[in-house]
Amino acid sequence: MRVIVHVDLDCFYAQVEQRRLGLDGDVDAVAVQQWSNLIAVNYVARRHGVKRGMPAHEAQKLCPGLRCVHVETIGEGGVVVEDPTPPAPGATRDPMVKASLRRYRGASREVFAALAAHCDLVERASIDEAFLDVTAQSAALLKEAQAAAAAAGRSAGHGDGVGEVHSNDGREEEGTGGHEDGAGVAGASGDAPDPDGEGVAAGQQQHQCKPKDYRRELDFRTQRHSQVVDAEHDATATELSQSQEAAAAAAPELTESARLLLAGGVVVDRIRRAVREATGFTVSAGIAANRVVAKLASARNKPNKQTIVPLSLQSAMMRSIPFREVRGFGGKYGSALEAALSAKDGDGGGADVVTRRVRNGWHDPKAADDAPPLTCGDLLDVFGGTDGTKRFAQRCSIPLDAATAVMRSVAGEGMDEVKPNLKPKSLSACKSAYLGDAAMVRRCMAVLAEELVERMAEDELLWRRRATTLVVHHRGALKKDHLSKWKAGKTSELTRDRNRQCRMPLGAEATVEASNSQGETARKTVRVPTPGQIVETAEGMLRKLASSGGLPVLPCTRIALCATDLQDLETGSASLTSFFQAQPKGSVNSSGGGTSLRSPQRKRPKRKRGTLEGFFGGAAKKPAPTTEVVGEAHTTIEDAKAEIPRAEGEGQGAGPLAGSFGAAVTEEPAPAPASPQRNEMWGGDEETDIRSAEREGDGVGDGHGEEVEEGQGQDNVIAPSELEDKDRQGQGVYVLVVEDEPPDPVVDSTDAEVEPEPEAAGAPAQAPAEATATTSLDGGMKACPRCGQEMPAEELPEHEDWHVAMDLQERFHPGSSGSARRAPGGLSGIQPRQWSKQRAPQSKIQSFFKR
DNA sequence: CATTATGACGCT
DNA sequence: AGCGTCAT
Repeated sequence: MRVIVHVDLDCFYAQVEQRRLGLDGDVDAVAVQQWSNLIAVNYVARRHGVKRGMPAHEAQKLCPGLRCVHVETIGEGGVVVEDPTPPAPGATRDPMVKASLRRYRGASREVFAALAAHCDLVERASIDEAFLDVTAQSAALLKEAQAAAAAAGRSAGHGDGVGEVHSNDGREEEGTGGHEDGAGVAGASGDAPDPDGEGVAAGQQQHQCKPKDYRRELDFRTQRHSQVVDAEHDATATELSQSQEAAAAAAPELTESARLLLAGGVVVDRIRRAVREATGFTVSAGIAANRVVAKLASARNKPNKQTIVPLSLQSAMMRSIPFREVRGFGGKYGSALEAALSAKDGDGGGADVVTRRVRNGWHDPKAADDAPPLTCGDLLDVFGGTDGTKRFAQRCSIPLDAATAVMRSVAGEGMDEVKPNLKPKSLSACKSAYLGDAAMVRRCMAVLAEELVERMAEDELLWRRRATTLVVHHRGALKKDHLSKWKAGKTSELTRDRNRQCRMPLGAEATVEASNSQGETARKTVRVPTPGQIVETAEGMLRKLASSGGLPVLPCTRIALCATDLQDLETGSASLTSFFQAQPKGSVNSSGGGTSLRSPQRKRPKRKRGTLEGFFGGAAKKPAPTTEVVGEAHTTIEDAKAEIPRAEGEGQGAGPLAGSFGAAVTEEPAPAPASPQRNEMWGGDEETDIRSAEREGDGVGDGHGEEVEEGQGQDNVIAPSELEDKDRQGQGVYVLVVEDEPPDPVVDSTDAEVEPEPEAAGAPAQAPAEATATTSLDGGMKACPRCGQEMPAEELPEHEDWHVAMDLQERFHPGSSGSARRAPGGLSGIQPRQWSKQRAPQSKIQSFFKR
């Protein structure tokens, strides 16, 4: 048997805001809002009836003291507002301003770093959920505890109390009332103050606990520790709640699996404390033999509690669970099955289910509201047995294997393993808004693209991988004059979601900065597309959509840009890689810093953000001491533009898009003006739209359209092989710049003579000139700017990687090497200055590309 | 612009 | 490759 844990952060976004704003989650009612609705509600607010999805002003009425915090927003030109004033109720929202969950992603990383530091097998399930497999640790702990108990038994004899822990005292005390479920017990004592540090001590000293103290221990545990779920088994539950080593080891009448799970409870308790200590966030957890049950268990007692489901109670718990609450059945599929089962016609099975439900007080299928829900137990009773699954399949008209899967699910038999993974599998930026013309679409996409690019850079820094596919999602809309129809509930083809994907455009190098708690700063270059390229490419996809779908692209209500197919870069210089990926105990997998790519000290409510602006454009400004991002982006932006292939019927010069983006990025104030023709091209809804234009028009058409896969289009995209190639170059790619130090002096001697590099296309042309020059001066040995150590120049980059790793580790795990307390913030702004070194450009490909 | 923003997956 | 579903 395995010990599987589902970890679930309590009202995560709300906790993040509480921490940031210094609010007390036990006292203050806090909610997080996105536009007019709440997307997270803390438990104080929930007590007042405030719920997720509720309009903020409605919530205010229910809970006058409610503090609603709006999520960050990002607008055109990289304008970030960290604490936006929520829109007035009913106000029209700016279609060029998107909500960003960045802050929570950063906080999430902190949590996962803490989890990973204590468990090898962590699977990210979502921004605030994870599955852990703690079998090994549990077994080890149990063994250890058993040995200790045995030793204690021999020496201390009976006075130890270990033997009494599992006596029946607790059973009698707890078994009386016939609680609804474990949560009831928890609730009863839920008001007890949090036993903090001493609580830990009390818990650890379990073996000293005499029966007298039993209740106190239990109370403590119901507050923070294990609860087992089923009321009928409360007696057992009480025993099991002795989730301490001694109890686990000493309870001879418990099965081995139960002891193992109890030990798992101890492990998880420690992990939860570690998370709390590292991040300040509380988490709830479910501990069981598989993920289905663990998931259900974690939801059972919240917040800040954990729930163990021993095998002996598993089936009882599953039986009591409403079918629709089982993962995967909450949607249409679940209701379809339910409906099929509830219909009285047809043969026996369904009728049996109906009968059962009626017996439970369910009468009218129409008035299903107050009816007791169909439980997993109902299903198991009727279809669980041999041959039952077959009837179930027939009854619901689903394949037998589907029916089998359903039955397994409701029986709580999911045996999927925990697949270790801390990384998200895709990055996306989206915005829902009514976009009536092409200019608006373009501007909106530029905002999305900027965010996406920043996140891609961040992702490469953290995980050393690059997205190779760009997906553009689009949701159509009815024209405004058809609004009434829409309101009338008319569904329309026009509102469908559609997507197109293509290779991710290859970008230019950019420098990402990380600073440690000493205020030292290190930077690394990554290669990401320019926002301009993304927008350009995405527009191509929309055109493809227009020409293939038979539906207009305009107007639309939603655009999403998604970076997928994240390819690992080869492990070139090992140090950073190992820092981020392989984990020595106690170190981190990811950097925390809720602020990821941004400067931590940015507190002002409104300002232009450094990132992309600094990234791609803007004249060199005076860099603020630590983080202010500046740059001579000119070379960069020029190069970036140059990289944009001249496809596109766009006449000469940069197309409207390139122009627009260039403008936004450089000094020009206003985003590009709309392009009227383009507007009509997409209009689609009027007769001749883009489709004809695209097809018949110039053969060139859209460089990113269907043709993108052949011919020159390809030179503009990242190929996995190129990734490896590049990365193998190691030093050539990554450069560390420690702030206040001269530009990285490293020169790769191979640079000049190396084979023509296939991916050279995107490299800025001149920027590195001076840097290279200075560096090339001194030949063989270099001194590390950080520690002064001398070494061959080629080794310096890796050596500095090591420094970065140490900085980051110190930053996020101050205990491990230094002293400072965890510093907020994380990786900060993207720095345009100081291009490390240029790749030797010129390859056949590039020349071909330049044409 | 009517859960919003983000994800993951399974079925073609 | 594109769509639909599910979840939070």
